Amino acid sequence: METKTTLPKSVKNKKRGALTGRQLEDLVETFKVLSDPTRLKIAVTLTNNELCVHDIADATGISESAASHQLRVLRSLRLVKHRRQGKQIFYSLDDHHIEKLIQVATEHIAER
Amino acid sequence: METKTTLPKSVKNKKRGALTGRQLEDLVETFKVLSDPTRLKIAVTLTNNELCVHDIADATGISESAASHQLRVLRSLRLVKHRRQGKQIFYSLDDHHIEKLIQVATEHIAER
DNA sequence: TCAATGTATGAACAAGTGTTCAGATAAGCA
DNA sequence: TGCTTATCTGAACACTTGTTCATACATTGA
Repeated sequence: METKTTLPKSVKNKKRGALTGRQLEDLVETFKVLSDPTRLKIAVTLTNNELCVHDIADATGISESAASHQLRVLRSLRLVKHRRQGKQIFYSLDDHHIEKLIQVATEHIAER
Repeated sequence: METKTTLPKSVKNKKRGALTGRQLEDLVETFKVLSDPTRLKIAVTLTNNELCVHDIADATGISESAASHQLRVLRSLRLVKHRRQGKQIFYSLDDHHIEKLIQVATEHIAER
């Protein structure tokens, strides 16, 4: 991304769309977290389900290590929450917007 | 993404979530196209606007070449449509779901 | 047809990202 | 305390991706 003028970002971002740089970054991060097949599988799997890492790995067909890595990403962006019960940690969706995003995107691919 | 069993994908994907492999790929692609700052800027800029490449580049602060490259990506996924008028080509959003996705994601980042 | 403008394209590079593998914690139980 | 199970973590690797630069194509008007 290269600038063509000497305008500071704060000015240019207000030209259209009314999105601050911070908002744009956060939006990008939100879409990015769902743009990986492993993470999306996990998100879909956790819709209406509370599962431990082993079950998540089993249900999605990925290794437990890979699942753990991606769950940390999902956790850091507050897409999933976790609850420890003994040795196990149960994960579930932490935001109804996630299901909504998946739903709208599903409608999109169905209609195009 | 590695398998841990000998189950074919078609079986494993039906365990939970009821998403086919094709649907998952399309969903991933949809989120991925919005997970790049340049493309997201363009999408936001084109909300309620029909603009030519030069204006898109100007409004988003990216080079015309970069804009053109990304517009092709957006076009290939049917997120934008184009209309030629003389030497200029005007782009606009081709799917109301895109605005909806941006809206829901914006709500998400505002509440977390 | 030639020049000028608007847009598209290909190659190459830099940067980012997800997986695997090995090993490290953490909790429960004998 | 040890042992086992469940999960996490770091490093390394292969792979993907977006940008830039130079160039090509397309349309219009002289």
